Amino acid sequence: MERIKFRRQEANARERNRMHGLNDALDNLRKVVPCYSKTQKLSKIETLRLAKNYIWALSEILRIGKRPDLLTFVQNLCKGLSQPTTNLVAGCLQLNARSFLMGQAGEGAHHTRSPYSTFYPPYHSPELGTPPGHGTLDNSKSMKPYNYCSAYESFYESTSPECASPQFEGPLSPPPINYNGIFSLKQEESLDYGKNYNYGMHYCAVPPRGPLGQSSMFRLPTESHFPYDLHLRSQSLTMQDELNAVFHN
DNA sequence: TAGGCCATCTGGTCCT
DNA sequence: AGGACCAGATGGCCTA
Repeated sequence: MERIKFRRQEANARERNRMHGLNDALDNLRKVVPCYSKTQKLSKIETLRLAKNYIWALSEILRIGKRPDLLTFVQNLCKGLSQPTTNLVAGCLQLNARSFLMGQAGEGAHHTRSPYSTFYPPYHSPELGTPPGHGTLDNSKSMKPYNYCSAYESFYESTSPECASPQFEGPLSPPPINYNGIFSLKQEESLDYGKNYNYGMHYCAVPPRGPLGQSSMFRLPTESHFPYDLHLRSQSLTMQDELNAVFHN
């Protein structure tokens, strides 16, 4: 009996170590998928789903050879994910949107492209350069070996986890897109996850804060005396026009 | 309070 | 025989 008990304890210890190893591997995976956060960890199942979607989305970019629009990319990332995880992904993008705007404003730059175009991997990263043909790849000339770090940096405006992990430390934020009070991403039905999650996502409008007014998708801190109201408003409207085509079709 | 997530224990199965 | 792997059971913690 003593021997059986001892062997059971040994087996339990090995099983614990094995599960710890599995969890360590999952933690490493969390660091290389979008929206890594030490404070708001993705669950195991959501980590795997997001990783699968992320791999698939990046593979599609490589296969097609041109960047998708942001909504398509986000939709692909969020397929089958729970609403909280989708909110987290959206929250990450919101932070990037804000930093993007601040950066643009700081430079006083004018640009014609949509503000959210900076989120796309990897074709306009400084390392890879912008390919000719407005985002389409000329494989014979400019296609470089896919650089994971560059793609990650381009998309998240930070270094990749292999270099230094981007972090989204804040609490769950509302999604970046508040459109007429409701933001809805239509998700495809999935046999894998269909039983577990409600795919429809309905985000409540966030009371307007800061200088951007009711229709703005970008929320800035109220204490921010942001001097580029008109410029941002036009950017915001440009994006709204693009969103209009999607959500009001 | 219900449901989701997690860690741990446990017994079964497979492999070396 | 012993270790790795797996899945079910259980209880704790947290949140809506």
